[in-house]
Amino acid sequence: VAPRPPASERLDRDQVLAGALAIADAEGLDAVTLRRVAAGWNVTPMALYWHFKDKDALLDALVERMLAEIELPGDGPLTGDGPFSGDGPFTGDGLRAVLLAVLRVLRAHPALAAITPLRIMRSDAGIALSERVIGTLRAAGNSPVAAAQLSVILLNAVVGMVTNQPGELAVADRAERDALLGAKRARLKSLPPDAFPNLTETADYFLAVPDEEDWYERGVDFLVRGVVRL
Amino acid sequence: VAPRPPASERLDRDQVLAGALAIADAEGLDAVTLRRVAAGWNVTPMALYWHFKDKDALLDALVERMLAEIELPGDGPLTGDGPFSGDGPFTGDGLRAVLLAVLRVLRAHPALAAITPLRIMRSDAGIALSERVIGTLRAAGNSPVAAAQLSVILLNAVVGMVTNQPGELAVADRAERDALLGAKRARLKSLPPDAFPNLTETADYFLAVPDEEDWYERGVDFLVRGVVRL
DNA sequence: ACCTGAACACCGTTCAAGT
DNA sequence: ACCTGAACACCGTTCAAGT
Repeated sequence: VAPRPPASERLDRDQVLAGALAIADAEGLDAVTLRRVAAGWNVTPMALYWHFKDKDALLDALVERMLAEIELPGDGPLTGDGPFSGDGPFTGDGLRAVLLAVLRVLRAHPALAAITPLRIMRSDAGIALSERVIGTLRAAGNSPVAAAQLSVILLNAVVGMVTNQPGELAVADRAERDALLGAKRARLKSLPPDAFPNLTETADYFLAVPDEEDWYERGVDFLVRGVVRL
Repeated sequence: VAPRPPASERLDRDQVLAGALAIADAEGLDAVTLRRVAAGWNVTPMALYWHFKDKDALLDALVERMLAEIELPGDGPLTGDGPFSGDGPFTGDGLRAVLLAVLRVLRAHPALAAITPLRIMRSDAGIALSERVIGTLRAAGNSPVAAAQLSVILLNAVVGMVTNQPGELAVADRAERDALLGAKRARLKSLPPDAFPNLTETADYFLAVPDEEDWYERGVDFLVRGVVRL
């Protein structure tokens, strides 16, 4: 997937990240090893240590790169519950738009989504995102403590919608994904309906999502509903 | 931490799990290696392969053991929104009680919490828990699809409350936990207040939680609030 | 049935050395 | 400044062999 230029050229930090991102998207996070990333540029693994302190720093940069793709709404003209609109009734439209913008890029990089929550505050893009979410929550009438906590919960929740989306299994590659799904299906299908009436009724929804857009719409609706005060 | 009996005795599957759980609780999930677990019983790493298919199966069993500790309320006398109380108004008290019961054991094993969401359906205890949560959500008037999805979101959210609890960093051990927290503090404290008014106002809440009980109460309140229909 | 020994194919990381 | 070579200390896992 990654291009292999001659080793004569110098290593470019951004290109390295782009290559690592491609590997993560295509084969999952486990495939992102220093040796593998280095091989994409015909370079030894130790070459990476000049550009990144260690593997953790590379993953931080990877998440930063992803979060930077987010196009926060209202950075242009202010609409809905903007960051500075303390006045007016809180409808949740502003928050909804922000969460949907985050989901757009998380869904494009499900493997990276899994390692984002702990890394949000380690990047400029993540900090800008948090500032925005907290602002929206403050505008909704939440105290500083409450707004801070809710921002953590909300961002964790949208990440979870991606990483826990039934049938997705963003962590593994195709082969073991099918194996894991098969085992899950076998287990759920073997449950006695009298002991597990609710789970047998909904078993299919844990194996695959009937409509992806419904999945994300309903999830965001739930989250926004919890924030809106009446 | 784990006792070291003479190698003369046979390996007991439950004891192995108890030892692994102790390691995870004390030093984090990274410390749980097959070599380390085996060393606790003066046995070679390969001995574990007779008791567990592979490391993933051991982790599954570990999560199962933890989830089995959950004491679901109303398994005795039915109170609140029990699993079979389709009648009566939904107050959310039943759901709240279940989530708090889950949080009680997750908080005791924060390192394991991180790997639970994907493994819930691989254990009897996790399946029983899901059945219960789905039932409560169905009783609240949700459709089968909605109930299934909300159960995933809710369980993921309570896990996130533990793993993302500011100042906790359940993943790492003490030494690097302090290092990571220090870096986070330095970054947040250096933010210009005019560009990040909301984040600078709440920076302290991202470094440590003022009151742990408040943290979990508020989180559960938020989740239950999203479920309750008016 | 239950465990060991030896080996394999990987990891991330350090450190001196090259250019 | 930027990268290599060689080595270290780990991983999970396989497989034949022991008792």
